[in-house]
Amino acid sequence: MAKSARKVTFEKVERLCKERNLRLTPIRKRVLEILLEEGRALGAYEVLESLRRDGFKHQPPVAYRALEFLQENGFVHRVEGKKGYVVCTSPSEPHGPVLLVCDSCNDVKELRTPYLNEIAGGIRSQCTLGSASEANQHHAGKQEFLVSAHAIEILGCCKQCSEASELSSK
Amino acid sequence: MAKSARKVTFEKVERLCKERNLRLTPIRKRVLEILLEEGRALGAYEVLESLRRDGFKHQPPVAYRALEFLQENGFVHRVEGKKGYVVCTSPSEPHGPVLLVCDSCNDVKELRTPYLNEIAGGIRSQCTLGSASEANQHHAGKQEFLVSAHAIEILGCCKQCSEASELSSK
DNA sequence: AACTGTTATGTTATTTTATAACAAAATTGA
DNA sequence: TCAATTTTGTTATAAAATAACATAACAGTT
Repeated sequence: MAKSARKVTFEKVERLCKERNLRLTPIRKRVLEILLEEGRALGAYEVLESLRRDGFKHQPPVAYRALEFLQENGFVHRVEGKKGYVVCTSPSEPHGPVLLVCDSCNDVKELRTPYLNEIAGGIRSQCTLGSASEANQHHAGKQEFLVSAHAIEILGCCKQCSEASELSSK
Repeated sequence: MAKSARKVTFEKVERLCKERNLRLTPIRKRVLEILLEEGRALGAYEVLESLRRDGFKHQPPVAYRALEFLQENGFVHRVEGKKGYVVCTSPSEPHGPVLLVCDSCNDVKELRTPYLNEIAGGIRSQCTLGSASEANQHHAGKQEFLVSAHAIEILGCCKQCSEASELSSK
């Protein structure tokens, strides 16, 4: 991710935290920075190492708690297939992610929201579902499954890695 | 899953293994049975416990290797969000899964193939991609990402659990 | 049947990922 | 300033996954 884009994202999260009265503490801020700087899916222990390089002797729960905060508030997505975390590219609108995950470099691209809604809508109609908030409300007989979240991860090879392997095979 | 459906699935896998010259050894067969009997996402260590209940003192790699075999050959799907495994309901056609995962009971329903193709096709066109097999071939400039697999997991609450919580709240 | 390369299993030990539990500190609101 | 809440520090442990290597079983060939 380009440096300017990082700055924009960072400031957007700061703004959203103010608006929502969330405490973007130094550790949480730093973890967000670390993820932004790296631009790919990072494991909790990789984040922890970065935190430690700042000179403190943080323990695992410190990293996990910061990541949990960022995830719960929609600022980062969990990348299940990589046991990692990546910064969300549209944190202002809550959504389940659709991620393109490169198997060779762990780079992650997030698909934009309109397409996401299309997929989610399709799934929703297919599953004959209510909304998440209806989960504990009256439950019509025809509904089979109440969706609360989704994780969509597309695995493959990003452009950079494709080109790199193409070059090396020449 | 109903008993008869389990039997059908089991025999289908046996047949596919014969056709493809795959060795469905006793351990692999037993792991498949365990997953079929349970009908929900099971972790590797849960599978291992079941194996041990058969009287042998198996070690973790035994379970992991059997699960790896079954997964590689498309007989089970990994459920990333649950760190578990579940039997595939259409093992004869290779595909990335679309799973409905119940958060409260770990029950998993797999969506049928036609819909899956629709989703996959949409993603594919959206991402401007080639097929997995092209990954190491000539790489046209417009392609941004080469898809090799996907994991689609829809989280929520299954009908049984919804009804149960509705009853208990009365 | 005996030989040989390959595949699968048995087993020990470790690594990696994640969380429980509780004390101390910082922050918020009254 | 006090009390309640939230966040951080820290120790310890749990849970999930794999590395590495020895042994055994199997498949194909002679």
